[in-house]
Amino acid sequence: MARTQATVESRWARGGQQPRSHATQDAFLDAAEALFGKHGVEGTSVTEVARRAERSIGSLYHHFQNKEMLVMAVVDRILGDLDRGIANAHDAAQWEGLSIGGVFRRYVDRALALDRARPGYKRILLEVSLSDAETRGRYKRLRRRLGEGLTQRVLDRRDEIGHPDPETAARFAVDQLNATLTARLDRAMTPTQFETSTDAEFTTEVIASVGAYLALVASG
Amino acid sequence: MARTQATVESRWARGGQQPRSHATQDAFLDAAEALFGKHGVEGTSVTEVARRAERSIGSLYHHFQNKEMLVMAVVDRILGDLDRGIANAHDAAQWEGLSIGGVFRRYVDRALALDRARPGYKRILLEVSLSDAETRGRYKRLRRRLGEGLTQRVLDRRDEIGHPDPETAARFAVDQLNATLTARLDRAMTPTQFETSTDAEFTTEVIASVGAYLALVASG
DNA sequence: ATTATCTATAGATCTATAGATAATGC
DNA sequence: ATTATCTATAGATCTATAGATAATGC
Repeated sequence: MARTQATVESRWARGGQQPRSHATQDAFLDAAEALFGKHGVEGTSVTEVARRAERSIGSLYHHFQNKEMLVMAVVDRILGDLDRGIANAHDAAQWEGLSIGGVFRRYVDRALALDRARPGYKRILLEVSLSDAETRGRYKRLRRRLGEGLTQRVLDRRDEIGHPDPETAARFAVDQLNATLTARLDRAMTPTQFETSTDAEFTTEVIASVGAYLALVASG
Repeated sequence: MARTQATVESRWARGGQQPRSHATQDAFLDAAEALFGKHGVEGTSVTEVARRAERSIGSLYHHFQNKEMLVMAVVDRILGDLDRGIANAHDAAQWEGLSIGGVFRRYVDRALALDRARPGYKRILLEVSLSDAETRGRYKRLRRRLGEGLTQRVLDRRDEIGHPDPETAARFAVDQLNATLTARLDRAMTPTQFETSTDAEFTTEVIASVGAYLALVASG
């Protein structure tokens, strides 16, 4: 998922007439996203954002009415990109030929890759969600869609599931997988049984674990 | 779990000679905890803390060297209380006569009650954990001990589990329960299948759900 | 005499703006 | 002529301290 070009004339950013506006707004958004992700939104001053973007503070305020608009523009770009990523993943063709294990593996790989490519995006969304109901709602719907999509792809392969109620088993497996991923990505916090060092090890373990749960159901 | 009296002469707070120091330090800690939990640590000024504590800013700085010491004193009090709560829960006698379902119910009830009694404590621990490794470590160990304790109590009743590998089943059930609880308590965020309104409804549903998973294993 | 509290404020940010200067496009 | 950028700074915080005043305990 690549960062999008700033939508000039958006709800948050001033509409720019000259092409260099694009570059400048992107520079501000990139700088802001990096700093917000590392030190939090409240922990980052607009002066620091301008310095990192190698632009002046005056220029920042030319493009964004105030700090809040800058924050919302950053959030909007992240959510938009996630949105497109999920819509893209919904295309069933992408998952063809994969077993349930393969589906999980690709899902986990992508989640980890996203986290590496965009460090701190979760922190930003969580912090802003605390005070902004709209962001909270959008982020929530997005996560729900993600979970439902994965469940659907598992159920597309329900013959691999031995359980009398494959719907329930699939939902549990997906919930469990997401919870474990969240725990891993929330880094700092939740202690789980999956605190191994490398991503590769983690992926192997979590797939094996969820796989065992499903196999366990299949052979139960 | 009641709030502890401030440990006068602690690592964070100045040692008080007069009894009124106790009351004042507690007033500051109570005010700080309430405000930090509601608006975040960075989102709360020491002036606001003093105002809420109905004390002067000068008095605050008489007791705490700087804002960071106040923050750490708040964190320390929360972690200490949680620590005692968990140590207390480890006493097996408290859980005697309960089935696995009963154990889960009491566990969930307590977790929900704690969250109501001390709103915002998680937010404080999470925010401070982001920048302070010691807090992060202490909070993590605490959560691990909590999970292991619950797993142990489930395994004390392993004859209720039909699964060939009760250890695995118990760990999965506990992880699942904790993940669901976290989702519920993190409020804002994670969408799950358990987004019902009242605590009573939630408790019933989550117990039924984990119960079904275990029964499912037992009857599988 | 010592400890605790208060008022007032210094000094360091941080957000936001004013106004001058530079670049762009008709 | 319009748009974008920069420098400089006003004005609003916010943390922390100085120094005066009040309460406490030997």
